[in-house]
Amino acid sequence: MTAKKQLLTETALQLFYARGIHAIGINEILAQSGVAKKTLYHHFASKDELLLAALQLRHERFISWLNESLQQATTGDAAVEKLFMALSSWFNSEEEKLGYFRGCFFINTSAEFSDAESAVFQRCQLHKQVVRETIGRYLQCDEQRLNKVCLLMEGAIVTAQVSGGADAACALAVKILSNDKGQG
Amino acid sequence: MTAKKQLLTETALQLFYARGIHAIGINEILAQSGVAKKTLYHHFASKDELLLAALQLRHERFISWLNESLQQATTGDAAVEKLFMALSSWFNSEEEKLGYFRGCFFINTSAEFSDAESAVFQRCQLHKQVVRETIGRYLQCDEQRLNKVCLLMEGAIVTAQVSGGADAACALAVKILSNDKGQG
DNA sequence: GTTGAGGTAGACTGATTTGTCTACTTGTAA
DNA sequence: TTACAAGTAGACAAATCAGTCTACCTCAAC
Repeated sequence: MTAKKQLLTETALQLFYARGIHAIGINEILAQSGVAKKTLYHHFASKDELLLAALQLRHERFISWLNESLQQATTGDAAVEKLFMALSSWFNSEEEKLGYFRGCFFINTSAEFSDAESAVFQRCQLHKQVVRETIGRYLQCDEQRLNKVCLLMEGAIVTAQVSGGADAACALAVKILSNDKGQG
Repeated sequence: MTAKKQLLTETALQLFYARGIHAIGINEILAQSGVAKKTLYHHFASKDELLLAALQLRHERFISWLNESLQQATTGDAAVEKLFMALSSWFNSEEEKLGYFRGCFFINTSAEFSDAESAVFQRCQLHKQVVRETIGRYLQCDEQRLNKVCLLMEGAIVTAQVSGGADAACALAVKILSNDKGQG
């Protein structure tokens, strides 16, 4: 991975996440990164390939951030607490690793690539699956409890993005999970 | 509202919802509807204005569908049950009024119009607010309970769109709300 | 120094983008 | 019949889209 390729991927991620995929042209990515067009097409076969690289970069960063946020939790309950504290911080754009909050990059991208057969959509699906597995490693609970946590997490992300009220949404999710604890 | 204007709005909604805003060009809407370009710009000042009309049409249909789905519920609990039954049916594309399920049109559109100042984004915000108020009218509960229901609804919509498992997500949401009932 | 490969620059192509223009048709009212 | 306005048609324009092309540069191996 050359420096230019990294720079292109980084710039693409920043612009795609900030303003969407179809709204960003190749030329804008090139102008901002200062790389030539031929160089981009030397490293990537198409805009979609560049997008896949950007998704991969974001995915690695997000999973890394998630692990860091949860790793000190010793009990499942503490992990839930830490998870939604971290999410709340992300929603308020206070997590340096994740940048300015603009919703979940993978949900946003799914909205633009609806075709379930497309590699881009499938990459978004895979991200959610790995996020679920990562959280599951810290929660030490059954599948149903894990599904509940993930359902509330997605709800919190979308609510924070569209309606605002990030802190309240996270606090509410924690409260729901607390009340639900030990239930069937 | 002339017939052509209605046809344009209808066609725009169909294409925008199916494939996203920036992925659909004006020309495709014109080709599919059989209307001339000048006619479009006679009725709408810009593509954004057409989009706003499409959002309005979808909003009216969605709220109407929501009222129909909930109107026979006599208790708050029954309303919750009915709500998630209806959502499940929507996710499975079995609600004729809402068409083939491709997530929430307003969440999807928000993903493409991040600028909080834009009229489009604000229209999406307003939709979520009215949906919340509409549900609140049937639930007869405090604000916190209503927020919980909405949080889980958003989670279910996104989960159904990206990860699949629509029925399970709705069933889980109902179960959570049942366990949570009467809690602080 | 020579050679060869990997990487880079930016003009160029053809398709497509949103939006404008002039000319035409249609319906209504005097 | 005449006059006028509302609505319509589709060619056209300027900008931008993704992607290609030739020419050049850099640097390591020998």
